[in-house]
Amino acid sequence: MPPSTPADAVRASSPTKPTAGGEERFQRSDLAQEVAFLTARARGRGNALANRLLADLDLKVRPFSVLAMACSGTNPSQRELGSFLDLDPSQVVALVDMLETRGAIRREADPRDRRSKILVATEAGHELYAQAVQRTREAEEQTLHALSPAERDQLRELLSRIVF
Amino acid sequence: MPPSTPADAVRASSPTKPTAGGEERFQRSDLAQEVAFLTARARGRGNALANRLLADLDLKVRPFSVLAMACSGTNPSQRELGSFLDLDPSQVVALVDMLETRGAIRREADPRDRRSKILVATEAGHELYAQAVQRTREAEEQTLHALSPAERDQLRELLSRIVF
DNA sequence: TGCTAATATTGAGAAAGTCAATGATTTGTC
DNA sequence: GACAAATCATTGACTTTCTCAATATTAGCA
Repeated sequence: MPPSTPADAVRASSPTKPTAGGEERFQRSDLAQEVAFLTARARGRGNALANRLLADLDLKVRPFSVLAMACSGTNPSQRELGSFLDLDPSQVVALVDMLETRGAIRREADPRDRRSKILVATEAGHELYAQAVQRTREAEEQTLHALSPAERDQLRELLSRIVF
Repeated sequence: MPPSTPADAVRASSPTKPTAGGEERFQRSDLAQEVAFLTARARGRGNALANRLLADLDLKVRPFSVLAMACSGTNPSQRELGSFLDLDPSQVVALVDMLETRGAIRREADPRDRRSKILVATEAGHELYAQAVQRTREAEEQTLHALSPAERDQLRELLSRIVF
């Protein structure tokens, strides 16, 4: 995927020529110190990159996440998946429908509760996931290129503690 | 604001009663180790919380961010603001229109380029921002309550390095 | 048994993101 | 200095995503 805006294109194409002053000017603003701002930016750019790399598999990160859960061996119900991924139940059915139509996952009966349906990956789903994981690993590699391995672990650990 | 989904309500209301098994079951999944997943979750929940706390000012985090930039003293043009906040130019005009109608910011002529317009906060805008910052500080406090001050700085620093 | 709550699903409507076209203006080149 | 190409803000169309309420089925409970 090409840079999303002309402005991005400018900045991406010539790091040596700060875009009419560059954005370093804003890095000291109060906003730029807020963790909320930093996480928003990180997720926005990480998402865009991952979507680009997943495009040749006809996947985006949202369906990829659902597939990953179905491949995890944890047998989540749709509602468990929904709360884990912060998705509305109606979004879950849309995503599951798509992946099921594609033959990547299956809805199975929950033996403990006939209202709920459990998600499992098919053979093809596991293969698709294997392909997709390579892409997302590459995306993470690029996203975190400025950090050492130890720092990456540290970041993971800190983020885990604030979201769980 | 009440919890956004019935599932959230369940989890939020009784941390002692893990929702039919709880989500700890999924915390060891591959997905939960991905920084992309963690940042998405962090930004999603942080955003929701901040929006809740800003609601009484009739603000959301997006317009708040624009206001913050206008109050920063850096006099950004609309396009600079757009690339800093990862917003499409058309989204910028909508946000700026709204805040200008509200009397919080003004578009001023750019002496160096008559095509571009510079954003500055009005008196009322600065007052609104002062109110809003209290809310977002509180949101950050709640979001990061599990981290020590040193760890919060560390998180900020690591995130800064991956997004700038 | 009957009452309340939870699950998946549908569908409507609002919000957010994407993209192309345009007028005014600037920049680069001859 | 003139001309072509690029940039900025803006508009409008369009798609995707989010949010909510309503519903049928099933569980759990008194």
